[in-house]
Amino acid sequence: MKLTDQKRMQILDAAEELFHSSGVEHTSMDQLALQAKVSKRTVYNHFATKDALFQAILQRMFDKLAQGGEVKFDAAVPIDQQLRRIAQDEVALLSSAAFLRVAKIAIMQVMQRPELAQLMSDSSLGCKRYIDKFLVDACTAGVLKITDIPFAGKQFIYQLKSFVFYPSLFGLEQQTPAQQAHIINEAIALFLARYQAK
Amino acid sequence: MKLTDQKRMQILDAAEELFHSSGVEHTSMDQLALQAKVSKRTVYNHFATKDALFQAILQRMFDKLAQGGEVKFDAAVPIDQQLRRIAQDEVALLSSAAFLRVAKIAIMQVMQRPELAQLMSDSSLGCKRYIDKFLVDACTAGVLKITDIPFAGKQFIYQLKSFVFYPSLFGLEQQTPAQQAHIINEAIALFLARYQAK
DNA sequence: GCACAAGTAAACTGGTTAGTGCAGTTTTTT
DNA sequence: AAAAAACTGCACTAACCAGTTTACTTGTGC
Repeated sequence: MKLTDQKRMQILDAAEELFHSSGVEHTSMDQLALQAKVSKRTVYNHFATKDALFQAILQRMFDKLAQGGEVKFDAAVPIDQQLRRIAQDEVALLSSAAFLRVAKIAIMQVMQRPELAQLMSDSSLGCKRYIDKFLVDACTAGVLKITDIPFAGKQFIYQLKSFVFYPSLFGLEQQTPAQQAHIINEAIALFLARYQAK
Repeated sequence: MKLTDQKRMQILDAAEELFHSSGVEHTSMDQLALQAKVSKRTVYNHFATKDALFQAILQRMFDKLAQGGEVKFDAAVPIDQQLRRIAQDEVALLSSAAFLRVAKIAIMQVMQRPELAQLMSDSSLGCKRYIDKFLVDACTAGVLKITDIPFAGKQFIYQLKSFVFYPSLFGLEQQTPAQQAHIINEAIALFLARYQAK
């Protein structure tokens, strides 16, 4: 690998680490250069400003997370099993270190500079990408009975987010895999109690 | 009112305003004194350090919010009506400007300095104070059937928080009263579908 | 009305930080 | 091997900011 790409990666890695642990504001470019084992001047040769570096970090982290499988509705499989697949994928994402990092950095910035807010709502990660389609298909097949599908989808996702994502984000607690399984089971039970076609 | 109390209030009001709109870090003590129409020295006569001022702000805001009625279970009233009362109170709190302010300021600080995390989990506001007791009573009366009561209480509150609180916190959208009513109705429908005793 | 508590403006201290300029070294390309 | 591109270390600027000092004025209680 070329030296210059190597250095660029060192800078991005260091920035990801420091922005996450200390916050963007509290990370000085001198610290950053030190951690990246690169001269400060080199940092500025790659990124014109601190803000440009910040943008590049967000972009790189989003790209890392953008991949991820889609669960397609299959009438031959019990609905609770399919929902469990979706929920398990989502919980794995929401509790992954990579996702928590980008979320923390992004949310801190958004709260400080509200003009960046749509940055967050625009970005579609995880099951948010396909859950509406899944629910439509399940309704069409007569397995579920939902009047407001986007709303019901949010209800399902928000269950997972509330129990798994926000507590981790605010540094309150992490869940054990057993707790995660319980959260998933209860979210599905709640959802099916309301929306399963009888 | 004595001049000194007047000045103190001006300082706290200015700090609340600026800490909210610009963040604690981005608010300088010079700006703050200007906005409060008070000399900078006077700020320091009332509050030894910026951090002391920040603590005082949080305390004042919490005190403002601490009051709020408790809904007690009443076997003579339909359960959905009672849950609606609880949800309405909670949504009113979660979407109030006062609550959003203190939450935003507190959360920004917590995310920057994770050692303050228990500050948030300790503080019990809104229906979190009494919902467990309410659910226990409802189960005892045979109206609801819940195995894990604290978990179920969280499921209910989290519905409201997810739809009302977080979107406002991140500056994404505000709900109209009609939308709020819809959110409340659906949260209750979801909850009762799962937990109402048959 | 006097004494003291509180407020004021402005300059200052000491520290931090984003970003630049430069002279010299190493790596890559041709 | 020579030219170009990238990296390095270090000193520098210009700005910002928490908190202090000083010399002075205004409000309050007795």
